[in-house]
Amino acid sequence: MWSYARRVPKPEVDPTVSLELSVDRSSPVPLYFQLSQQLEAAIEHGALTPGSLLGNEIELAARLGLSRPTVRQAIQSLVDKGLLVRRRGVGTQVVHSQVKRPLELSSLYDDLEAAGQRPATKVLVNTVVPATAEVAAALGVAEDSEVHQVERLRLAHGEPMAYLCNFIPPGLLDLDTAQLEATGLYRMMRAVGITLHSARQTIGARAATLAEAERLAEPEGAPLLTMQRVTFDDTGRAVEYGTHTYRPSRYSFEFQLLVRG
Amino acid sequence: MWSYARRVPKPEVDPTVSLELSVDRSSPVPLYFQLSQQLEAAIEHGALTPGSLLGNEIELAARLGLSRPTVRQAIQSLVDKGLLVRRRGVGTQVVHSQVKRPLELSSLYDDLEAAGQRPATKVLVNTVVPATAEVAAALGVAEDSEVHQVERLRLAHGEPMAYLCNFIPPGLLDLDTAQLEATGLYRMMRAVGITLHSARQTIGARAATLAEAERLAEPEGAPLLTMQRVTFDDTGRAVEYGTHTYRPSRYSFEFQLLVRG
DNA sequence: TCAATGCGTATGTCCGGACAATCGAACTAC
DNA sequence: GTAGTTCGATTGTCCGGACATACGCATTGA
Repeated sequence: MWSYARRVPKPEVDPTVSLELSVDRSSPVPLYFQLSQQLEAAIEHGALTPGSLLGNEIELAARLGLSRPTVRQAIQSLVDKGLLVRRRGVGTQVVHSQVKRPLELSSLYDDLEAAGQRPATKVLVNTVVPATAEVAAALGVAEDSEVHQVERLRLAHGEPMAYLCNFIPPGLLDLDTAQLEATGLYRMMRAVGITLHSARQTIGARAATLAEAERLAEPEGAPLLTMQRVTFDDTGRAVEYGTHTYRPSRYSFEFQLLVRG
Repeated sequence: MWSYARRVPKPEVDPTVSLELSVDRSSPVPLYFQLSQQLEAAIEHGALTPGSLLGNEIELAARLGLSRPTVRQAIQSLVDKGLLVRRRGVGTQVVHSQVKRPLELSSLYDDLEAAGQRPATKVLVNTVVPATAEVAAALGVAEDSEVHQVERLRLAHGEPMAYLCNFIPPGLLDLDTAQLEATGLYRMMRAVGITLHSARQTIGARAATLAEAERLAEPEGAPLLTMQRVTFDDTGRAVEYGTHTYRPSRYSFEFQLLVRG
């Protein structure tokens, strides 16, 4: 029963690669981090080819004048990123690429900018409203208490791409309309010292209502991609609740998943 | 400019919680893993309430008769899962809940089963076909080379939920139709020793074609949720390419994201 | 009253070593 | 020739300690 899988992983193991590595002990940057960055750069740059062995940890540590735990910490961080695979009794090898980056807690603004498009934002609504039951539950505030509401239209190349409706608890952020149009909501949060921690997302689809269709320049009933998200900071507070709709012809969610080891 | 965010994180720090913890040194289960599981269970169970401090590592290590690195390894694994947050000079505290589980590389079958629904599968097609350019590129095989094709209909409560079309490289798996109907594709892969490593996914939406609509008992032109996925094992081989369509009224993607620290 | 300073505390980083578990390949025996 | 065994190589786990760094708080000073 094991024969199928056992037979195929051919011993196509590239020889161990010798690499120029060095660390700066006078730098405030942790040694393991310096090492992991150099290794990551070498992988990205192609100096470490997929499948190649990294050489055993003990010798690597000796070569760099580091201890084995430090080297292990560097390697482990890259394993967690999905760039390396460890095999007991064999060694550590570079994963056969295709790995770009795992799914991050990214904003649409960052996504678009990374794709080379300069996103434009049009703020439609920027006001304070009493929280509905749905919003209150998501943000963990009292019903009918005041929350900020922001509605935005995100454009690329002059075409509407997404309609974003967000609710933000009061007192967190100075929601300046000009700033909202110049950057993304997440950046504004990070800029005032909020440490984003996690988010709960739901991605679905539905037919566009008349109002939605008009906003996105689509016909009524057209399929829309929807996303709802509650974002939490590291203290556990909900810092944002959003309901977004995307034009599926212009945008889709693309990401990399890693199995949890 | 920092005032907004700085002022809000009130010192609502719950007192340190004392907990019954113990490890079994005769067990083959690693000590750090025993500890992390107990801590996770305590959080899940409510013994460790959100916001409560975990007590310093040194004392915890002493209390358990473990070394500090071992305790740190246990704690770190829970930090990586998003359950705990470390603060230098403060301590380690339980994240303010809402955290269920991060996005995993899960199959629809597992998702449904976890939701308490007993999924049913109907295999529509189970054959071998020459790879189209699209399939060949995704799986990294030669065009027109033979690949397995499996088309399945996934049902819950007798209603169709999703239509799954998958391509699998030859020689990997024994694609028994009965087995495909009894379990999921990922389980079959794991059962023959394939170690799943990562997947590249794209989630979008579109209007149903006539054929798609009929298969899913939807009207033509109805919005569908779509997902394409290429899955890789730890040797970097592509082991599966799939094109799935879901009924958005019956299924949506729901998951938790963590920021990469 | 408010800002600057110092101190205790907890995590962050790093070291050097030890033994166990596992994989692959060479070797041996049948 | 084939199956089983042994053995070297490499990572996995764990220990005990040391010093650095950052945060919160109390104290001090203007």
